[in-house]
Amino acid sequence: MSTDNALEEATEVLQQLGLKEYEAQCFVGLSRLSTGTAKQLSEITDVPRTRVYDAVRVLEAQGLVEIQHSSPQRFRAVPLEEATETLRDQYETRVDRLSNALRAAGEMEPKDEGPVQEMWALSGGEAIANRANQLLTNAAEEVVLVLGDDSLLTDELTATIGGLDDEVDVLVGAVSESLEAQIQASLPRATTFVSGLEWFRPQEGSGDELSIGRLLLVDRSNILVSTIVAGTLEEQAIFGGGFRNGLIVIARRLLSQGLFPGRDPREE
Amino acid sequence: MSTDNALEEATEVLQQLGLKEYEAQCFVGLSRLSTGTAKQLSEITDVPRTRVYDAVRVLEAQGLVEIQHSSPQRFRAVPLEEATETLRDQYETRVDRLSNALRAAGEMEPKDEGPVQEMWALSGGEAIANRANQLLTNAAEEVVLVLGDDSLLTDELTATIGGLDDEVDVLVGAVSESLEAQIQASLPRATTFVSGLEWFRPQEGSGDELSIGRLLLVDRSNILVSTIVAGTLEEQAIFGGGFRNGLIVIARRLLSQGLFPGRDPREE
DNA sequence: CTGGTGAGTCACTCGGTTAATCACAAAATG
DNA sequence: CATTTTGTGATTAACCGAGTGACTCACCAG
Repeated sequence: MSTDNALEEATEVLQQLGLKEYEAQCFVGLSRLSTGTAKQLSEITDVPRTRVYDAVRVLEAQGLVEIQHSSPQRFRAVPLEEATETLRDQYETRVDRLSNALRAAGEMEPKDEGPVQEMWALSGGEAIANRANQLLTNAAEEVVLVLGDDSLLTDELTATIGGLDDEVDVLVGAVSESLEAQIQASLPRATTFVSGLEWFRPQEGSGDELSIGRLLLVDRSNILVSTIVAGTLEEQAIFGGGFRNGLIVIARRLLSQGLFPGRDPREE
Repeated sequence: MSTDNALEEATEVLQQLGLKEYEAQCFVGLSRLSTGTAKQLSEITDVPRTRVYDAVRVLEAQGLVEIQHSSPQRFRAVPLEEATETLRDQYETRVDRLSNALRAAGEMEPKDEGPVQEMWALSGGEAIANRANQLLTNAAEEVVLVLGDDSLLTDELTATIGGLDDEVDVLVGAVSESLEAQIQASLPRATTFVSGLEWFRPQEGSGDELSIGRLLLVDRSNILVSTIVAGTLEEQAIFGGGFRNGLIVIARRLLSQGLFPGRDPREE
């Protein structure tokens, strides 16, 4: 990565972490300057000199920058580890406050649902991983998991599966033999196989190139399927529960026919 | 705390975590609703019904909300633990990216300073605690620390001091005897005392009521002093190094005269 | 077939915030 | 003392989010 790109990325990330553009640029500038004046900063960052002062003041108030009150003023960025630690503390504080506030708010009338079949959508790799994880921990009898990509075999995943009750059957499939080998190595308790199904590969011709990320079936009643668009890391998932859910029925059929003929799912 | 206040706080914190007002309100609303439609949401949150859709879509993209594509659409908030976990992952990812980008950017010419005496300013409890911590870990001979408030005696602080080399003399003072007792209990290696100095107490008459938070002197060459404004938790600190620094000279005099007459700092 | 209702999308206005520039006073420099 | 540098404040322009209303579509009742 070129230095320029690195600088851009740094300011961008800082903005995502809550800083304004000027503030982000000033922090990045100071991070590579050890110490600097408003003038120097405005030269290496395209922040107008007269605006440096405000930006730095805000940064100081957040504990990210130190100010030497001399003339001219000199500024210095807090060391990176200290800065990230400070930001982390901030995050933890906020999440705590959020938890407490939401707990204090309490629920409203559940407005209970009929036991209809429900399907839900969810986006983002981390969120999907978390959800998959949670479904796994609730497994009581059987887990069927098919992974479409090496990167989805995370430590967290193996830990969760490894920690399941011995009663639970674990079947893990992969799209390639190399991936199957990896899985076998990190999950000795699991029965592994190579998926014979074709639709884990990107569909030909169909405009956007989608491939299956994960397919998870827990206790034959909860399912999660995620897709990944070809180039990016964007992951989208749908999931749902209930025996009468159409997708689950389909999934069961697929699994029983295409994957391991010996193991028929219970008939409905 | 009243339910209303809790709701307000929750949306406020969520905004600090990067959500827009509508998004925050929708998430809070969904958190107490188990499941809800756009209409229900707009009734319990004051988000216009027609804007609920956008807000929820954004939330879904961030992995905080699940969408059921039916008619009418139903929304559901991800469980709190999952949500905070997702947010934490997001934070970690960003900090990583930031670290890498800054590392890749590298330093510029150090533009080295003369060995002048420098004083720096820094705000915010966490940032100051981190800085104090870092000063402490660099201690080679002597640490003098005076605490003006119970809340400043954190586990992190005791851990850091506890982990110092045995060579390092540790002297810790407190403004009250009860605090001294606490310190003695958690820091057996330290020599403790009750500060005889008056100015740790808020100054009478002087407009804003300031009190001293911490006073830290490391190896007689680095000093950090923080103040806390009366009611709030706002903490501000100045710190600096160098033997010739005026503040350090004053601090040494104060310490040698007011605190422990037997221990004179080395003459300058 | 028609009028009515609720769901969902889209286009637009208004107001506050932020980026950007300029004018000016205070301080430093030589 | 003259000139540059430093810092503050006011002002303008661009942008984004909050808030509102028009419109389409599907469904339902008459």
